[in-house]
Amino acid sequence: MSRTVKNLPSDQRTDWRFNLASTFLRKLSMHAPLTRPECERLLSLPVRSQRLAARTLLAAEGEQRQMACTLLEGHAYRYRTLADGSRQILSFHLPGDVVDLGSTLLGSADYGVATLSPALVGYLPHAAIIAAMAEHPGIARAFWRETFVDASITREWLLNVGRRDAFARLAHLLCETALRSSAAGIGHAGRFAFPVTQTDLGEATALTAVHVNRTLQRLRGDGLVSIQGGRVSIHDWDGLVQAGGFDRTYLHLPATIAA
Amino acid sequence: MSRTVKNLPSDQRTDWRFNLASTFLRKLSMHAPLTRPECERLLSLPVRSQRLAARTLLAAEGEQRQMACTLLEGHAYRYRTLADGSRQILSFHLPGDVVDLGSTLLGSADYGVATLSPALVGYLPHAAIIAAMAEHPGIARAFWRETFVDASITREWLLNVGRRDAFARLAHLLCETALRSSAAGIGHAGRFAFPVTQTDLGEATALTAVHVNRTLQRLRGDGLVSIQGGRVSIHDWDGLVQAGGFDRTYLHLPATIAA
DNA sequence: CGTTAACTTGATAGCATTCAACTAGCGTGG
DNA sequence: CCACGCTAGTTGAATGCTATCAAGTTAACG
Repeated sequence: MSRTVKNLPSDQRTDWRFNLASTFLRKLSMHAPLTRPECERLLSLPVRSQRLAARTLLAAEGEQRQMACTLLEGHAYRYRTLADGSRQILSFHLPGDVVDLGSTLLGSADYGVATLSPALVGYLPHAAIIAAMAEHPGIARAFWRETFVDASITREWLLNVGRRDAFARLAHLLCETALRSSAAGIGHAGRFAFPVTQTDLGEATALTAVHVNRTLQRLRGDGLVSIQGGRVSIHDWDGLVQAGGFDRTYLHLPATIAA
Repeated sequence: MSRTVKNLPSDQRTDWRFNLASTFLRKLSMHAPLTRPECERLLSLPVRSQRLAARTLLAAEGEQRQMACTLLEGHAYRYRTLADGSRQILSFHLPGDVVDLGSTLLGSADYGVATLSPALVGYLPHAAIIAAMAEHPGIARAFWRETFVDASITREWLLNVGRRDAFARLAHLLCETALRSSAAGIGHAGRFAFPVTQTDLGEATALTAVHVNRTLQRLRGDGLVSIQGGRVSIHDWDGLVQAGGFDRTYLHLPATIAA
């Protein structure tokens, strides 16, 4: 894939476009490799990029959009807010993820998206995505597949919140994030960035920040994981997997990806 | 659409193929109408149909499949089971739904699917779906859109289980099912079939059957809804919507669909 | 009319919430 | 340079929503 980038006209080999290849393209081609023309077609999309500060709103709940947004650097999350002010975080996002692909066909995302850390994002016009998919079946399949994996992760979260207790719930979330970080090419050997507060973890797992705090202490006390300064350190991967009842199948990652 | 069916060669106008048009095609073309050739292409898919009894396994968790399965009659649900035996129902399905579309690209569904009632299902070979999508961009978009809506509903369930109490959770589920039943062309005017036990409702909402029972009594006592013999009667739609904090946006239904 | 699944009801228990206060870290500005 | 203020994290006590346990009732069905 890096070869593809090197072969691009030099005026396109800008920083963020290289980034587009190493995140967005990397992820789309992870399962079924894209052909050379498909890669080039994707890299020539009229993408505009933007740097955003941490804790910045990327898309408001229900907002109409003309472009989908892909993360090139940094972390983000999707959320929904209830009338009483309570929030549910629906997913966390890493570089390579298209955070609101659904807006391409639905017009708007029915959730909000915000950054966790300073981030670099790329905007992909809906029309350009649809055109690229119509021209290249491989591109269409790659996007569709991403959509399925995204849905699969959401179902796992539903299972997590519905059926696991606080301890298993947090362990599971950390297992998932470890593997996905590894697949995204960030983090290594049981240590990765995850710039969330305990309040965020609570909003993601449907627990209060207070209870997250106590449970995190127990996870650390049991020698499984610790979180400090927005970084997760996994001390006992097998133990964490067992504590969370974690089975990576639902992530649909290549077998070569390890924590 | 019914016109399309009438124009088919008479040897194809079998019972279940007519059914395919009035459920599957109806749903796929609900948002953006499919062209005549697209409809005919879909109706000429090599579909095989099968009648199943209530409470029959349609696909086991993780099972490899060569075909996707669409509901033509009856109700079904997706679920996941945990090691300790507890189950989470991930979604309920009505006629027209493709219950395991994701298996088309992922090879297997990471959840199980079973019928709630006697059902008629149609099997769509993965290869045929992919071929039809490659030939007709409109078909590709219709399937992709279905995938987004399905994911949107799952996110709403995550929000439901994560943030709403038992009362609101059940109210919300019933609102959703009422609208979707109406969109599927079954049920009318606040009365529709929903052949679930209270145990099922508990597995869907992450509550125990006992608590579902008490909460259902309260919903009936408040004059909002009642369930009897696998049928839901809505007595106060506005009240139910308010109780569930229900906002239909996430279902992405045409405005013409009403409860 | 016997058997089983679904539903109902009451009492008790527990995981997580809520409320409240306190500590630590960090950037800002006087 | 340190006070100030704000956010994140921590700890303790009390409350509560829902689970669990147990038993009884109704409904469905052969």
